[in-house]
Amino acid sequence: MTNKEIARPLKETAALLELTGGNPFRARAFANAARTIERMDERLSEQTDVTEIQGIGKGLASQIAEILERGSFDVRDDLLGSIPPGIMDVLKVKGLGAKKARVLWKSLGIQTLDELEAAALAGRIADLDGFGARSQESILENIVLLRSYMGRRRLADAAPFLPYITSELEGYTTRVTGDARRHLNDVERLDLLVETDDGDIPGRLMWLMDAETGEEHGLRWVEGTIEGGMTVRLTACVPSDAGRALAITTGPAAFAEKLARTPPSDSEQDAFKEAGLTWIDPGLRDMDGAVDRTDALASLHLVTVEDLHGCLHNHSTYSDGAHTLKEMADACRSRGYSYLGICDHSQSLKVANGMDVKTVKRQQAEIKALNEAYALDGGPEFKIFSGVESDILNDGSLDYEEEVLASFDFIVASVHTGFNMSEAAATERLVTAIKNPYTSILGHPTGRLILRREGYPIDHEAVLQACAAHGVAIELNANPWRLDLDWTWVERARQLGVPVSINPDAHAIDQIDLTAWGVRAARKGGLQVPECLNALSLAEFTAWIARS
DNA sequence: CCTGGGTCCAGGAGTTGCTAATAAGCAAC
Repeated sequence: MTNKEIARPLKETAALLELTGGNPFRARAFANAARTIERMDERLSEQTDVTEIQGIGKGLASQIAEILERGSFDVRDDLLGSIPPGIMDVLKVKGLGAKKARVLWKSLGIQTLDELEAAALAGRIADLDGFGARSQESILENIVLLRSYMGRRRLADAAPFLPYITSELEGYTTRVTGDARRHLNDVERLDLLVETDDGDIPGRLMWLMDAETGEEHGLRWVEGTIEGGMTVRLTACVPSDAGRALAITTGPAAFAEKLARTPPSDSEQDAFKEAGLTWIDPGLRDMDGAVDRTDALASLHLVTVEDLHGCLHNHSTYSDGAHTLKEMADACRSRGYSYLGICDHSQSLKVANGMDVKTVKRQQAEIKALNEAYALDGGPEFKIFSGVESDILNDGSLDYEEEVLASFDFIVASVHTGFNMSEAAATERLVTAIKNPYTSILGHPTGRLILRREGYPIDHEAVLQACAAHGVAIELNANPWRLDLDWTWVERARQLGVPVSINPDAHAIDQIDLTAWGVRAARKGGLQVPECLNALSLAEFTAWIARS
């Protein structure tokens, strides 16, 4: 069980206590403990003496033990049982926290998302204390968004179900197909192709809950849910047609329709040939007009994790990271990278312990000392670059005086505040930051969180044009919650010659490996090795940041 | 619920700014 999974029920309990009008300090204690556990570098287990952690005493210790044992604890279960279940959905509406949800519940009896919507539509919310016409309107807007997220999962949250599904299908040859094989950002269900003797669905495959069957392109499927609420579709095929069936079920529709008209084949490559297409990487099949240009797409030399030499945009204990600078650097080096860009938060972002100028100097001194040690220790070539994730302030300026900005090797500029700007204002803000001569990389360009937050609206074309004009790279933030720049804009970045930097934005050692999600997204947009900033060698990257 | 001194109970809250309200809740990593 990860620390995050332990923290979740604690966090939820804090909200439940607020919602039910419990002692606010008690709620705060749960929230504090959750945050502390989330931020710890050491993973909690039954053996950990959690009472040694500041903010966790006897009570929380026994509750954490309960979570480790069964994923929940009595206090949480009792609280959950004491409220109408739909209120947890109301809490997910952006702009509504426990306090406001409680007011809605107690004064208007709102217990579900539907009731909330009805009350807002009837104009009954605007009159409540603490609410107004604007918040009533924003509730309606955010319900629409929330509904569009429901039933979907970020790919990284869906993928962990795969080992369980394949273990249930032991004895069958199975392959992941569908949206997950094409590496979409988020999926509604997981698709697997299962080879069976006769192409029919044997009874063994009917273990899915609420199973329904059907047929598509002549292939029979069974669809249902598994524990955890994940929707799964198993499509059956005979082994001699497995290649064609894989191509059809992988999709998208334009490919499926063409491939469905080809004769059976056990090879996906051959099936493509029969359809008059050249085989391409599944991720590429969503690109604009992909089905009409498979020849060109097949010739792309897509970037892989192994092509990356640098790991840029990472955090350490100098701001809100869990591991020290040296721990992060050693972890990067042991993964075979030859350079690390450390980019802790800048001074304005207090919530992430952003670095004041003194801290910056201290970090730069440590970087210098570590680099000297790395140069002498006889190990593989390795260098730490002194960077910063500078906040882009409201007016588009960076977060330090010029002399401090000049002291960094490179700068990732990102927006973390004021997400409610108009598209014109947000674009202008980014373009101003891009024009700043100290900006090297534009970080997570829209600020979106997949299935959670839309981010600020931007004119991608104008932003990419500005990057091209000012020699600024654009980040493809590899965190599976972000994947921002979205893959749909990678091709335009390539056309304009804007380097794409695949950055894990790691706040702990194991998050360095999130890079793989970014690489999948980059490949989906056709990114090739020379077009990827951190595929540059150490010498090339050194030259890149030194360019005028 | 935790901490800390009063060893049972008082007093407590990662910070700051925005939003949309007219005081306080929410969101940013």
